[in-house]
Amino acid sequence: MTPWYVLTVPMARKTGSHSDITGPKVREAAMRLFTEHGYAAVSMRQIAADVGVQAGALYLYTPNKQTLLFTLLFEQMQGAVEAMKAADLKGPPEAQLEQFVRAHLRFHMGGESGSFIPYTELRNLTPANYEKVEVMRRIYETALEDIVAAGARSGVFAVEDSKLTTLVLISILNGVLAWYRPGGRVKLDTVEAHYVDIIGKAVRPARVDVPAE
Amino acid sequence: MTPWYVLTVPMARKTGSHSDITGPKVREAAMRLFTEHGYAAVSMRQIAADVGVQAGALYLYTPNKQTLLFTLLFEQMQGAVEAMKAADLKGPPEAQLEQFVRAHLRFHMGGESGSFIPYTELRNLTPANYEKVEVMRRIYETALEDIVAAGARSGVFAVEDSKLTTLVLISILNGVLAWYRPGGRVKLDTVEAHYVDIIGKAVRPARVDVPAE
DNA sequence: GTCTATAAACCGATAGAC
DNA sequence: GTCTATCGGTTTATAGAC
Repeated sequence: MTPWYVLTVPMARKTGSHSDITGPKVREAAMRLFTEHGYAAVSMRQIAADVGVQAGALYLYTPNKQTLLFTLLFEQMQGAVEAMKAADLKGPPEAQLEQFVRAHLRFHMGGESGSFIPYTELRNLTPANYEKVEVMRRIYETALEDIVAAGARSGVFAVEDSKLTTLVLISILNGVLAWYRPGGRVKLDTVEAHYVDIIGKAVRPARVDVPAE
Repeated sequence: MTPWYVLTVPMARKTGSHSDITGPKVREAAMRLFTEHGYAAVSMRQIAADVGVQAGALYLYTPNKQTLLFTLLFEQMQGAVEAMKAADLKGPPEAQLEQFVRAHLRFHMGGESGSFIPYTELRNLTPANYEKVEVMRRIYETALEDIVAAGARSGVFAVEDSKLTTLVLISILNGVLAWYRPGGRVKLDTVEAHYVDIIGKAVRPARVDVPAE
């Protein structure tokens, strides 16, 4: 402890003091690196190097690596739910489905950099953290399932098992990650149109060669 | 070197000597663990524990961890190409596409345990190994692209960009991994029928309300 | 707020006994 | 063919200087 008679004056900070800017940078770097290489393959040192600080400094912004992943995944899922609610789906099931597809793709692929951690990273969460994210995921997918079920009831969709179809549709939508890269040769609008078309046709009844009635 | 006068007799092997059985077990364990947790998250010690040997013993069956992943991915891709060729696709594009979908799903999901390492693990290969697997992948996907292109030419498929559509179809097919578990409540036959239906409708022209001609 | 240094655990891979 | 023991390197996370 410094004795009272030793005058202490505010020192010029030797190294940068950038709490407000470093925090977001840590999250952006982690999101990008986790997405690209996977949680297990990325070290805290790599994240730190990407941000431009030493590894120890990261622990001012997250208590540990696991919490960093959890926070990113939870807020991503939360954001998807909010985007879906903000889309304010209305109209017949066919229209609602199209709005859902567009909202999903725009939220998940809209960022300029890889701004979407794939669902497969959920396996790296502790059981307790997984459960919390799962709650949000259930809310999100139930919204889609409701649309599918409504369309199945009214007959505009040819769907036997709404739950199964919903899982398939989600997997199709997330499959975009396997080939689409923001800023690549294919524009987001094209992707959107493509998936609205494909998913629309997938749930609607097959073309009938002999017109009924 | 042992001198000629020292008699050597075949010794009773103290510990198990199971080269013929341990080899496959190592590959099965690695395949299952890589699929479930991802390459980077699985240690050689975990694989060894799953097989029932000590970590050092694994190196009798693979020179290193990277080669283990490479071998599994390369042979998987090779198997897919062979299964596709064995399917002997024939008939009009619509029929060929259905055969391709069925062959793909049966090959990749047919095993009783998780017998399909997802394509995302390709990112864990060294560049040299990646290139070798990529050669096989290109052969496989080109076969699908040929079918799509033929259907587009003849007009039975409503496809603008055959290359793009092929990527989307592959991602849809591989998306099965995201929700389907062999031995679960959904039977493989159901999955097959579902995807034949969805993919067929996705590439065919949309339903026309006013019959042409 | 960031750095350096370090603790404790774990990693891939090898050597040598049996 | 397998085990035990171990090397050298890396990991997450913390302590303390500045």
